[in-house]
Amino acid sequence: MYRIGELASQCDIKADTLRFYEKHGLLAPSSRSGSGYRLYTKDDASRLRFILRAKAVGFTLNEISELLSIELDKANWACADVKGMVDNKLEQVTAKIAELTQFANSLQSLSNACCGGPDSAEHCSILEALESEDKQLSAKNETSHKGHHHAVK
Amino acid sequence: MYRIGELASQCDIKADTLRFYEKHGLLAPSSRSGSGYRLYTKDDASRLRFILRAKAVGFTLNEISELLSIELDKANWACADVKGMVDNKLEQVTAKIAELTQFANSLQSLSNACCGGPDSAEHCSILEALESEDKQLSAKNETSHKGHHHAVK
DNA sequence: CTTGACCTTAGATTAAACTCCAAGGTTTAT
DNA sequence: ATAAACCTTGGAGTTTAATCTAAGGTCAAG
Repeated sequence: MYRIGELASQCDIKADTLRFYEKHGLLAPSSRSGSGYRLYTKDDASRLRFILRAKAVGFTLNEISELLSIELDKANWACADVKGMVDNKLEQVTAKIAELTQFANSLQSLSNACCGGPDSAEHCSILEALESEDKQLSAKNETSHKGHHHAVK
Repeated sequence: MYRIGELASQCDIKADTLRFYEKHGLLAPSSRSGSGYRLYTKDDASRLRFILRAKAVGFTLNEISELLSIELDKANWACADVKGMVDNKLEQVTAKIAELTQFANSLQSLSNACCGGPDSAEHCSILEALESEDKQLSAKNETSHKGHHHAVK
């Protein structure tokens, strides 16, 4: 059993943040001490680490509680529903990985374009590296237009 | 040359957002029309797409302008500095990809743990899937503790 | 038996990133 | 030449995710 401050410092967040997460239904301590102190179990800590990982990776707290509600509520869901929601999130994550990889490529060509020596960077064609990377992308996107299409009036 | 609304709808954002980015030094139009309308070039659009990709991937606008300032200012930097900053960002991106991959693994084991049938999800051991994934992680983190260590007083 | 580090609550404040509004100027199409 | 659909500015309002404040209760050590 951890008290709020212990769990917080363990996970490098503030106690306030844990109270905030509790208020917003993301993580409640499994129990309270006689005097009302929050007591968190190892499972609670586990759940918190899941939340923090999800957050680090760009999910909003709302998206995270959606994900977690699946688990809280699982008796009231059909297996197929649960699998559907999870697979849906998984798709988002996969898309995010693809975007990140693309981004890493941009940065890599930026780095490669730069000699790394002591001279002025004026002649490092960084912008060109970015642009060429971007051109590859838009060329790809012209043929297969992903995402929700918006009206162009 | 695009006007603000054109560029905005092209990139699925609001004109307001472009004005906001301009105010915060991320992207200014290359020119203005006689009557003061913002006029964006293809390079501006390129830069915008870079910003949006960076944002999608979890960088803050501050981090993004740091990255972009490298390019704006390149005559005043040594090649080595530029390469250093870019490689630093590249490390962050790589770390983010690792986290995302871990997260995708969590979700995948969640999905695998679920039969996907029409019955109640009560017996899908989703929490257990998350926990076991998390235990693997914390086991790994105990030996090699990455990140800034905080005082535990 | 008090000091200091913890904890409780409710509510105010902050920061980032938009998002909207009002009042007016510009373009284009009919 | 006038309506619709753009654009301009400055400034106010919103949302998300904390973070801080005030006023007080708890607990282990000396």
